[in-house]
Amino acid sequence: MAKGLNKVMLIGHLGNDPEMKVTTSGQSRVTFTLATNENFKDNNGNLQERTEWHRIVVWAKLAEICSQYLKKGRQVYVEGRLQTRSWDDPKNGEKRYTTEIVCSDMQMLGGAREQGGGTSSESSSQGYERQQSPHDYPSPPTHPSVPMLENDKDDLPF
Amino acid sequence: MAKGLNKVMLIGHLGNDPEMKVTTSGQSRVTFTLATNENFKDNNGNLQERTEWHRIVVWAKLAEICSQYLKKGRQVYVEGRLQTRSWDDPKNGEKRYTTEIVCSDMQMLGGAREQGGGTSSESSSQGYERQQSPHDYPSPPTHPSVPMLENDKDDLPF
Amino acid sequence: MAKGLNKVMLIGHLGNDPEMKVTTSGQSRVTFTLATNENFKDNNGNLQERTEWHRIVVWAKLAEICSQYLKKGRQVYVEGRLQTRSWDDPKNGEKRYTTEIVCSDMQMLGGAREQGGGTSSESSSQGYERQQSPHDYPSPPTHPSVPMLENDKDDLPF
Amino acid sequence: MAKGLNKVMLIGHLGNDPEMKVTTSGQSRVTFTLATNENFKDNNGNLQERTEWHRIVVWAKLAEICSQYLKKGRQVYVEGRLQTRSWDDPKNGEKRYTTEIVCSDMQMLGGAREQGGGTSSESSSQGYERQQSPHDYPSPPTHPSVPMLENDKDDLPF
DNA sequence: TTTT
DNA sequence: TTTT
Repeated sequence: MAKGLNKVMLIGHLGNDPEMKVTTSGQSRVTFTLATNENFKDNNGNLQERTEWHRIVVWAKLAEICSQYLKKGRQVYVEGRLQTRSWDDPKNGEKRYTTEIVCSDMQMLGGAREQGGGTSSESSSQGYERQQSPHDYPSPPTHPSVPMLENDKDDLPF
Repeated sequence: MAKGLNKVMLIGHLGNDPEMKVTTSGQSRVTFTLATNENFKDNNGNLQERTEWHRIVVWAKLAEICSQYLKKGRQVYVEGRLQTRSWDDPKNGEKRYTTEIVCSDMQMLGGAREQGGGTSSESSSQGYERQQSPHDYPSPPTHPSVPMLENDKDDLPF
Repeated sequence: MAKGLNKVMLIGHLGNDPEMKVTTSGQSRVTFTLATNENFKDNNGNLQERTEWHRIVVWAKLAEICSQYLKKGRQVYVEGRLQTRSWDDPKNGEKRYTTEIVCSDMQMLGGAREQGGGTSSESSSQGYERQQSPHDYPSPPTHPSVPMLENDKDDLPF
Repeated sequence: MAKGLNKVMLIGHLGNDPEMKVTTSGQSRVTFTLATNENFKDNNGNLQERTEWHRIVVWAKLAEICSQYLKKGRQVYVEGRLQTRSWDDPKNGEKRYTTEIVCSDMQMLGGAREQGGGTSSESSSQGYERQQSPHDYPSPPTHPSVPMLENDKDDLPF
């Protein structure tokens, strides 16, 4: 039973193919980034677009589904909870913080035909291997220097 | 018009009194931290409590309201959008990132009397007493003539 | 796996004590009504209050919890899905429709002490006092070294 | 300022083209039905699909947008609040109730190309006239015998 | 009455 | 880094 509410709901497009890892404890864990776009008026009344990037983490069976069916550019609905975890910067030992959305529900939006996602067999054949270049996301965890959590017992599914 | 969805909904308690600033452009801006508590079972099946801390930012008129009525310990509902902004670490010039919830709606929960919060006399004098007379409830279920479902197999839990 | 989204989130006060039934199939099922209050401006710009009544249905274990801890007047958060079911008016055999919220999550709000609700001694002894010490907040903003944004034009209200 | 929460969030497909009316007070008002689909396991553990139909009401500028861009089959995200309004059954004068979602935000999902929605000029050319056969929705309001609200001052935009 |  |  929860004693509060910690809920995030996003609709956006994947910025990269999902990256799957299996933790040392045998849990499937997928991460990807999600862009949400928003129009707003600036100080001069001109319409502007703002893009916000979110780091999504998915565990267990839902992780397998994400790995199998999602790819870069796909539009999805993601529901989850906010979680900020800390890690030590290996360069100087300082504490750093990263906020992620731990995903508990995911919906693929639009039809597969438009997503360029081909047949599901294709999708499933490219799940794990394709995600080698996450050198772009501004978040520490995807930098080579940032240790991923993998044994963190506090970071278990839910 | 938005082109995506970026929504956060929290129920928790303030970790500190709201801090008000007025920006150089004259905008009111309030920040506070919010703790959401959650119970979950650990690997051994034991019930654990997890507290997550969130950084809330509020602007304009809603900021004034937060500044005036909220204080440390108060339970609130906060709705907003996720925003990650970057800043340069003055120590070494490195880019750092902070994720905040930009609040667009706020509800004070519980009665003012329990919160120990400020000028609560008006609030407490009109709280929820008025809603206890649902003798005007418009739905059939309260009419004796409406059969309740009890065997409807389609209406199972979920 | 869901293929769409059907979500309702309410914060309001119970209009009556929960009514528990056990279905013929042995399932626990609780119903109650919930009032949500909203302020709005009418055509003349005067502030008005609108109360909306909702019919809540809860199943299984969560039903037992509702039955045990909730009572008329109590403030709660309810999450669920919309469901419209039909029934035959016994007077004339016409089809009628009732829309309910099938509750999948519930949070008691405010402290038990204010709610006048039952066995609240444990609850009140551990309520929200524990969350007032955010001295472990992991976020930069509480560190003196983190500059706040104040002039960022992109960070205007919304 | 609201004093509670009354929020509905749906992702589904339109069951019919939006129907536009202009109220006697000059307000634009659009209605359509939305189907949300859900998979669930029945008592025997078999995967079943459940479809829930929702009645959506949109006012003012957002109504115009819905009228112009949405059509039957289109996938959308709808956010709004629950509202149950009553009307008198003309056959026998009995009070009847209809629950609707008063929409405050709408997002078109998937690309227009997949929706078969053609160019926006086509869409806009068919907005108002095409919706003559709503004789299907199980809700009273669309039956010829059910008076639509049009002058109800309580049912103003928001 | 939608969609996959 | 996404999308329209």
